[in-house]
Amino acid sequence: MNQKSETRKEEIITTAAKLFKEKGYSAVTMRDLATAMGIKAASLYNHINSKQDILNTIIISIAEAFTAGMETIIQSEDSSIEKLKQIVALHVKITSNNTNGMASLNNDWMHLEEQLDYYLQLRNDYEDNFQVIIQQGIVANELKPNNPEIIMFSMLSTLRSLYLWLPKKEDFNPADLAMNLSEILIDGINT
Amino acid sequence: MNQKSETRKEEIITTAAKLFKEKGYSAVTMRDLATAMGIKAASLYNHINSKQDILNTIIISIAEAFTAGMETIIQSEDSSIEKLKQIVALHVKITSNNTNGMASLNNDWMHLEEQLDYYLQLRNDYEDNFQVIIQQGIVANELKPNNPEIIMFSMLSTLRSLYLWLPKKEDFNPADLAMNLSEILIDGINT
DNA sequence: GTCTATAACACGATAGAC
DNA sequence: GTCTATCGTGTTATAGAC
Repeated sequence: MNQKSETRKEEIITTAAKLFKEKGYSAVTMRDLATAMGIKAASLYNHINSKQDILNTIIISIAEAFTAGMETIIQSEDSSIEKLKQIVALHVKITSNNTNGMASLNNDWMHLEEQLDYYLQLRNDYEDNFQVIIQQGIVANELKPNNPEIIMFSMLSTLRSLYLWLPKKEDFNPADLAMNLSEILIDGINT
Repeated sequence: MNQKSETRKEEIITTAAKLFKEKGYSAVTMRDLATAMGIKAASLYNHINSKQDILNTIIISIAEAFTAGMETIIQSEDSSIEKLKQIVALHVKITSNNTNGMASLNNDWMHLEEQLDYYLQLRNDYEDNFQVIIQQGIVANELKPNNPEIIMFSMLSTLRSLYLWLPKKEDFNPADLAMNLSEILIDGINT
């Protein structure tokens, strides 16, 4: 595959991610995607193998980026609170790099076929690592002895919803947002 | 329509909501729904008008419950923090009453047709009221002067994800969970 | 109230011309 | 690399028997 073909393939995947965000994987047809690309549906198949392959590419690449980021964080010697701040920054970074793809990761993962089990494994490992960090924070008396599951659920819900919210803030600074968000999630909102 | 027919209709809607949660509105076919009900697809149309009508019924009834709950909260004389706690309790209550329907409200609202504008109006009004409560809390010095939008985004993300999390906690007490969640969202998690 | 049969159309994907 | 034409199947929904 030459470079021009690779570029066209990436263009298709980017366009697909945008459409998947708007209507979801199942509601987007290959004809929709072709129209958005300015070509006919049959022409898409010169660049991609199937609709399912597009979804695979979008979701797995992001899931692996999260896995790699988490690996770095757990291997550091920082405090638990510092690690939680790094997780917040990781979500802000990955989401701002691929807002549309994050929508597929969050909402269309169940439509994966061959790669479904692999995705679920990555997600479970990620959540396990997240919870270990919280538990270590409680043991070290950095965090209140709240239910670790509820803490992770609350943080992860906010971080996973970033894809809905970032596009509305066109002129945001990732570092500032990550700091602001960490403050709210960790220190709370009351005076 | 007699009572038996009404009951059957409700049964179809309940079953549909469960399937919509698993695969999304677009990926669930009338044949899937019929199979889950133990009948043939054509028989569904003796009880409901269309697939779209099922989605309308699921989403709009929940959206109106949120609107009614918010009306009560904003009319009270309580402090802003007390109002925020009431919002948390409202989400826990509605979500625990209809976990599957909440999935459609969150993920399939864009597939509404005639009622899309009405839904968006209810959602915008809800978010406006939510933000006013936060702003009043900042003015009254009950809340830190953080960005009200980020505060609402963070709280609402967690509350809107409850439908994913509640079913895993089979033996939960709504009042306890609401209190626990309010604590984390309002007071933060650090010592 | 459920069935069989089917209308009318949309879907993902392929074949082969240019 | 894109096109036209088309295959085989799946889709929502209706008609009419029982």
